Amino acid sequence: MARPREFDTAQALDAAVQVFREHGFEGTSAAMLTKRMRIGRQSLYDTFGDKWKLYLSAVSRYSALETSAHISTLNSKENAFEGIRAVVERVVAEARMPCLGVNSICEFGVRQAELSAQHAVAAERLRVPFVKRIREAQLAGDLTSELEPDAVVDFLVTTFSGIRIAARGGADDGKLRALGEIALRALR
Amino acid sequence: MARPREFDTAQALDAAVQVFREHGFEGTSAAMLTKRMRIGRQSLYDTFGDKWKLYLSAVSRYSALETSAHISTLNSKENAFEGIRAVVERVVAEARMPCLGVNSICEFGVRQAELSAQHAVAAERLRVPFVKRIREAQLAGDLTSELEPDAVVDFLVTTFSGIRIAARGGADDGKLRALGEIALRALR
DNA sequence: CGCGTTTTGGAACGATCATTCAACTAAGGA
DNA sequence: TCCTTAGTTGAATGATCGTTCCAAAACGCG
Repeated sequence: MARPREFDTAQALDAAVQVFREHGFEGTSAAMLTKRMRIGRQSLYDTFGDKWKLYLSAVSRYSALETSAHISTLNSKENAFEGIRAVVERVVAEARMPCLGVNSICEFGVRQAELSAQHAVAAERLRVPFVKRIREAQLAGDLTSELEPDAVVDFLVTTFSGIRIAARGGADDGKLRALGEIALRALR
Repeated sequence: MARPREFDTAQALDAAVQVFREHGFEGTSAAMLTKRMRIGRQSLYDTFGDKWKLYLSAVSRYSALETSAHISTLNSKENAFEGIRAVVERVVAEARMPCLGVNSICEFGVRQAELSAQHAVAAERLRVPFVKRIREAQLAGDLTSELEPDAVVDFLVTTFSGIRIAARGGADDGKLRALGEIALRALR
């Protein structure tokens, strides 16, 4: 064999995620990427193809990690409603950092099919366990049974986007927390 | 005197608003602007300064129009709660078109002071009449009195952002309408 | 008509962009 | 030591970017 990789691909990708989160696709240059990823220009192209492919990889990785984090938070509590509340609180706590999912939707809408497909995958992966816990909470009487679980998921996800936008716009933590509270209130 | 303006400044600015709504600041080129605004390259720079100044003007105009539309919809009904519902329905109906406010916050966060200042102005202008009608609806018993009117406004605005993101991500009208419904439900 | 002004568009500027080529260095295994 | 692969780096590509200069054309008014 020959010389081994000196950088960790996953680690470099994580760094790329950070840059794209903060500056979006158009607002990010190759120079910004190589600097933060701590790899050479050529290594970037060799390893990730081009800027767009790297962006797709970054969104994919971000979505996967974020979805996993949501799900494990959701299931971290015995009580279903408390699990749901924990997810809301997590979103509030992390809202200071821009969300790559929200950003990419804002930037490209549904113009890029590959991007939309990734969002759809992540949304679906999140929906299943969420619906399960919502049913659970409804049976326990902690959530109203007047609403379809699917509609509740949609509403929660929408609220998350809203909270993230509010945070990006400079809202303070108290306000974000209050927003989460009112959202939960809607589902009682 | 001499040769008069051949284009309407306000009209040209409206066209710029459309382009920026769809493609954001970074994603918009001067060529795209002059084409849609139907003015010469030089006229753009003579009239609006440069691309960034034009963007600020566009955001300003958009915010002013959007805020006015919100307020007049809010006051278009005798009943306060119906006025609030009308605003929600308006947001749902127009959500297919990207919101320049949401987009600019997504793209720049709070990095550009002039931009943040404009958002703050629009938010404040919207808040006053909203709080008034929320109080009204609370007194009429159509809205819960458990929540501070200010918190209710924040929640509604946040929901609007969320709905707009959902729409930009491809959600269908039925889903958007349902989101609005649940949001109103939270305030009862 | 011609003066003053506006609008337009071609040409060009320098900057930056993403991307590639090529030469060079570095490291492990044979 | 040599080969192979990985990595870095400088130079260069061609494109596009925002922006300015300039000259020609268009128009209203005296």
